[in-house]
Amino acid sequence: MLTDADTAAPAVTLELIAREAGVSPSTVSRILNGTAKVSADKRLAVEQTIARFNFQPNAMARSLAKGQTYTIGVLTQFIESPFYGEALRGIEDALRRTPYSPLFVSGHWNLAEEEAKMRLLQGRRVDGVIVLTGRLGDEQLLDYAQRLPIVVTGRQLSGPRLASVDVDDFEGAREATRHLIELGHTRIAFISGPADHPDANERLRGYRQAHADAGLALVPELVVPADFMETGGMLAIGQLLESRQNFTAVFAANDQMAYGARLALYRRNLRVPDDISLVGYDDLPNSTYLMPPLTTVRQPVYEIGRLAAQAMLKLIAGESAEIAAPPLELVVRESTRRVRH
Amino acid sequence: MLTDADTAAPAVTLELIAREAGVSPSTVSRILNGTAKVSADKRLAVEQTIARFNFQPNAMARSLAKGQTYTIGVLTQFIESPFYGEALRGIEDALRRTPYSPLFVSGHWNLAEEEAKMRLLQGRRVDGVIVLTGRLGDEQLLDYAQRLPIVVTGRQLSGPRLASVDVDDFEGAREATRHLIELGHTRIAFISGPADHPDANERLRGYRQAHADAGLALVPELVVPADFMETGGMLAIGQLLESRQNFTAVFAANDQMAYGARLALYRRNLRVPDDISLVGYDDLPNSTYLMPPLTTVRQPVYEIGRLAAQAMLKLIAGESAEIAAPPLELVVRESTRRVRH
DNA sequence: CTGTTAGCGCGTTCAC
DNA sequence: GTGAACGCGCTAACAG
Repeated sequence: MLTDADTAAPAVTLELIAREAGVSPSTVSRILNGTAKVSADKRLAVEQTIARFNFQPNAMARSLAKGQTYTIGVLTQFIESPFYGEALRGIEDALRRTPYSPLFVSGHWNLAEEEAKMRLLQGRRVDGVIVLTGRLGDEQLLDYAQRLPIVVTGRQLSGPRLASVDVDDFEGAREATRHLIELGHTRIAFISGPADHPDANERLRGYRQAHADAGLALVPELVVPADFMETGGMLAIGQLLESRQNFTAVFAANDQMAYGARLALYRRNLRVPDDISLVGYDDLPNSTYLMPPLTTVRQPVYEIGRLAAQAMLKLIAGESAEIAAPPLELVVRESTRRVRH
Repeated sequence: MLTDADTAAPAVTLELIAREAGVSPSTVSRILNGTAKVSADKRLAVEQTIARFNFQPNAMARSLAKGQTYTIGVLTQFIESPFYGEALRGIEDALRRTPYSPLFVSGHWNLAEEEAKMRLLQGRRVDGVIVLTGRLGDEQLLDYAQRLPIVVTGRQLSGPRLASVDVDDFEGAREATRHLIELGHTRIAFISGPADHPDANERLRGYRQAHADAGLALVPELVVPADFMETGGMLAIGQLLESRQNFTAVFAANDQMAYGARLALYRRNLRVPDDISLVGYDDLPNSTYLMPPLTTVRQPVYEIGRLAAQAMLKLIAGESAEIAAPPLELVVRESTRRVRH
């Protein structure tokens, strides 16, 4: 049986460093944390042996002792999501040059899984958690906030140790629809998101409101439900066409569905924007490169991530935090044009 | 002096649970870990009070005591990357239902930053780290592997506590180029990646080899360097057109550049595939929805992530691990066609 | 300025 | 089966 004796790497610890440098552990700790003044010579000796052993303090032990982990949990929905990915980047950027680092976990739009992940984060004693939308209830969030700072996106909620950022999807969808109406479109199809998704409903409301604003009648058959995915967008176009309702424009409740719709239209030999104008929602990085470049509503996701992280830092510091909702913006590119008569 | 008495949330710990349940801390621990048999009644009492207090053991303390953190560091390049995102998903999936969870950090293709992140992971005492390509040197990796298990992608390397997965980019690029040649193309432009990127060079080699295989002359002006980004692809098309060299096909060293190239071609009124055939590399999720759907070389990134995580689990268990490179696959869609005479 | 002492919340011997 | 005692590596409070 092989023993560890051969490779006997005697776990380089703070105590080892102290011994080697001829000082006490406290002194090493003080140097590491800048907690107190230390004479130049001892500091030098310590720093040298730290370098010599390539010592890196054990974050677990430090956390245990300090009651703080310097990690911020981030509950996203899909780690590979092009949409939330931008928010993660914003969070990373905001945390750079702070002692905190993010711990990303995915909830997959599944309540049970989100709860499990919150439990995991709780076990890891994160100093706070940023919840990127998802299905956790308001009361649950309020409850979590009793024990640690929470920042949540995609809804409005506030309280002690709780901040939120939300964008006005109703207004965004209304503006996108208005854009189409101003171009002369009167029969505008809407590809909707899942009915149990909060954002989806707000966008549908905006679509309807824009019609009301313009005194335009709503055609129920022109509103088709889908799932926020590309394939859903494809299917929706098929359904729309089969309904034999005329329409000159399509507003998809998110860009991914717009991508699918775009392809389905192409398959039916319908040109965009010559035959059909197409509008998306989100402005994913790829939308600039769609053919033609997609007109869409830009969600400032990166900015939201950044603001959420900054707010979290304030909450952790014991301050209160309000986050001003960054504005949505209609980005008019080339997938929309004036309706042909 | 004011005490915490008012808000006195007396930190629910294992000891608290033990006291409330009328047993010793050891017993609670045993139940938590299934370390030993415990009488049914005590077990019940403990489980109830755990539920009552919603107790979640402190992972830091546990790690300290056990010398294991049950977390696997994952060094990716950009957390928001659509390419590596698939690998992250594969890792998540492979780790589900194991006691391990991933800790994602980004290196941004920057050696210094990757080193800093490795240091961070070391401080967090992760049980192993999966390195998704990046710029760390082979010797560095071998060195890290002296202290903890390492799995690295994008290169071939092995040793104790070290495993790697790599795909054969040379072969992939060769096959893609051959596909074009078989369609009758003889003047094929190549949009290359950064010269200091290992994958980029392999793909260039494959492009060249395919020409040699077919006895086709290489036209130096037809190879233009870019940066693996969409804008690089756009710029490259501009440069190609200005060179006044004829070409009937474009092979972009990755899909992102193919997207940019697609748009640039559209701007110049060049049709794909009627005027120009276009091939990418990677098969990003979006490539199915490009107009027209992009012919590309599918990289099994999700699978790579999964295999990497599984290998890591074996390494942690003290076993050795070999990872069979999953095969690349040319996905022929609609952006390529037989050359017109 | 610096060393000593006492935990932080767990897992783990070792006795009972 | 079960409890008491010790230690994981570090920070903090207390003396000097």
